[in-house]
Amino acid sequence: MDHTIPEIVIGRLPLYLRELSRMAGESGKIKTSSHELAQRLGISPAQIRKDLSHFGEFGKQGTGYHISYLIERLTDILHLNDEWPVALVGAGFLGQALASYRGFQRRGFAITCVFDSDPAKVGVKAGGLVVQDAATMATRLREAGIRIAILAVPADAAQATADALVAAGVGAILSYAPVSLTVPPGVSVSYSDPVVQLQQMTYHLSIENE
Amino acid sequence: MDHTIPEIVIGRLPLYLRELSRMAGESGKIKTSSHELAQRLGISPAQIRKDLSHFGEFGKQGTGYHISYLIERLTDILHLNDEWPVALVGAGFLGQALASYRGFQRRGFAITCVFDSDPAKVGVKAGGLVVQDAATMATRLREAGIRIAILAVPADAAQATADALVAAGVGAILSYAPVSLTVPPGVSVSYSDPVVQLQQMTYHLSIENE
DNA sequence: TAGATTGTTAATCGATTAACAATC
DNA sequence: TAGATTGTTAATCGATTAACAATC
Repeated sequence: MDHTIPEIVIGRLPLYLRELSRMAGESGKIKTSSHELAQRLGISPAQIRKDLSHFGEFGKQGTGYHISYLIERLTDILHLNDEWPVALVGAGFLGQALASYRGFQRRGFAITCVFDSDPAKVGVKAGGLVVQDAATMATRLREAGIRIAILAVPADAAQATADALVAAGVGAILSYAPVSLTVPPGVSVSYSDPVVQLQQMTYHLSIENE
Repeated sequence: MDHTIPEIVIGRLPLYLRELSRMAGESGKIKTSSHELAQRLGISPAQIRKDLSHFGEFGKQGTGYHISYLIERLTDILHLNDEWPVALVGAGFLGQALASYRGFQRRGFAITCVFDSDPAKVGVKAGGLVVQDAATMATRLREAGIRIAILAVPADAAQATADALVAAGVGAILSYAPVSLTVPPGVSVSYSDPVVQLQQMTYHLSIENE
């Protein structure tokens, strides 16, 4: 029921949760099936059942899954019962956009502090928070017990910032910097680089079709 | 030398390209090896050699790879020789940040038009461009021959916008909307949802350790 | 030459899918 | 009951890695 679940399976659970939450918002919708969920996500029903089977039995033969119950279980599995405080490092255009994003709260996260090393940015507002000096970061993170950080700093500053975050007790980093980071075992890193994603898609765009 | 390369391989090529470009910027650095590149990316050397072998032979036994030559070849393979014009749909906080991002140009892309359906946003500036009415989108995209779009609209508008983009000839969509999109075969979609990434990482954050 | 590193093959490892008994 | 759908097993499929001959 646990024994090192494949990471690729863990990666799909948030997608299941997201789609189930969407279903829960559709009036009169109480139950679903692996088939329906799979169809909406563009994957196979067998994969959904297999993925869930790593964690227990959440459905009923003949009737499928109770949406709100499955949401509860996924929320448990992913440790989303309480809101996670998140530190945002970097208050440039992207940092500002992330600080202003209304979508975190509803899904288990809240940016509670923003840092930048640029004196021109320290003291300005970002999504209702005052940008703090990155030099005070370690202290603040320790005080607040923050375990998750979003990295929105320039590529050249990313590794040093990641090192500082890890040293301050952060165990999960979502990085928007276009560089590969090195972190100690036990620390999770997830990347978002729009150009990498676009470049993968251009492979499929022949120069002259359409 | 071609025969449907696995998508997971295609997805790593932009990472190789990114790291190689980084190496190229390090003074005196001319050559590299699968071992060095792998180390910097945190993957195995064998995987890099295997991935590249799908496309040809780009290295030399005993000496490795010439960095600038490998960059050229990857640039060819990914169709990044010419700059791709990109449409951005949605001029909210995130859209503004993307429109202002300086990192596209250098890596093969340029946002050349921005659309929004909100009359309050039409006419304002986004990264040096004037936001245009989304109602005119299809015409503009056809005129400009745009094949790539970035979706930064609310979840509820995402599918309809994607449909409109595809109808206008777009073949690659990078979506920041937190929903799964349905597109016809031959159209590529790539997703970016920070919450999904954070939720995957919280699985590994036990509630009470550290 | 000796050392290094490629490209490739075969072996291993892991993930997905098909199928079906169980059962609601 | 008949129909539907689960959870699970076994089979298939695909990706990664180890190993090494070739060769710079």
